Amino acid sequence: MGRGYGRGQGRGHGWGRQLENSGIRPTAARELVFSVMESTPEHLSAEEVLSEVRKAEPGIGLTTVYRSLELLHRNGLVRKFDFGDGRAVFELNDTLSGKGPHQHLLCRRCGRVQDLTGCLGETLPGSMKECIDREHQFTAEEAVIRIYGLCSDCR
Amino acid sequence: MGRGYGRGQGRGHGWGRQLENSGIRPTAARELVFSVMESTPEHLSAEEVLSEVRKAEPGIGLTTVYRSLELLHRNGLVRKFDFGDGRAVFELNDTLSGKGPHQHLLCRRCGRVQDLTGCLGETLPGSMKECIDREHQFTAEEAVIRIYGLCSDCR
DNA sequence: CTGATAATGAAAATCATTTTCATTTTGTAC
DNA sequence: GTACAAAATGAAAATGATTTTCATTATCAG
Repeated sequence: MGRGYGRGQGRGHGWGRQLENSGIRPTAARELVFSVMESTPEHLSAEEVLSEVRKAEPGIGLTTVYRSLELLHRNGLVRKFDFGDGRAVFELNDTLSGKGPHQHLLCRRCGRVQDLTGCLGETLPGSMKECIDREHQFTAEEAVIRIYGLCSDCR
Repeated sequence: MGRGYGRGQGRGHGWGRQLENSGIRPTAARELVFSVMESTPEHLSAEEVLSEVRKAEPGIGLTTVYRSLELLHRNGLVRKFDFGDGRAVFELNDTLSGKGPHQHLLCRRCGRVQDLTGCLGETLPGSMKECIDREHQFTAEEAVIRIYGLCSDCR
């Protein structure tokens, strides 16, 4: 590995447990990345995660951040989005964050991204799954929705 | 410009008109790109558009295809998507294609992309716009929806 | 037809993400 | 603990889609 950095920020946060339960080998770097995701309410790009992570441990490399985020994503701990600016952003999954299912509202004028809860926020109501199944013989599992328009400041 | 290629494929298709009406200066290259989009039922990547366009006019460059697609997109003639494989794909807008509003179903196993009409296919019903406005003070204009799951062949 | 302006193509530049590979950790067996 | 095989890490190089640069060519008004 890199240089070796201590575990768990002092208090025994139990991140290792969280990762282990997801079938991820809990290394120091992964725990750091996960703890950053856990303590960030919004979405972050890989570069942003890197700079957060480096506040605790300067030795970490961008490659490892990418690999950790990808791993967390594949195991369902973080969501991964593309808001159209050519880079991926990540955020803690809705269950872990306690925010509940949500989608995103993107302002076409100022670029602000806000969470959409309620309305279309619920991911794919059962009635819709049935409709999609009936009309297209497709088993719908997850919906990713982006709604473009004007935010309260820009309209 | 490039080398100069004849107009309109023989019959006077009226592409120039279509582009002009959209405020786009109708050049030969743009008409070719637009005609390819018009005659393609599915979505195409820039490279795919290029190779289609080059069947009629080998001299066209990739840069011009990118610029034309971007222009058509900014003027609402084509939609632009990212299906998560790191490249953009384009398709004629729903009004011009006559397909009516639609979204996409993506199979997580084989990668197939199919159109979703009906159900969530309608882009943002009025009731939803109102809800989003009421709860978030956001003027919703367009929804982009991708639904992941298993297609009929893969489940 | 002529000139001013916009469009084009080729090549170089960007930029986010991935791959390669030598080195360091991890978890486990002793 | 100590030693080891397997997995993880970091730096640097590679990739690949998209953009930019710039000299050349087409377009359109007059």
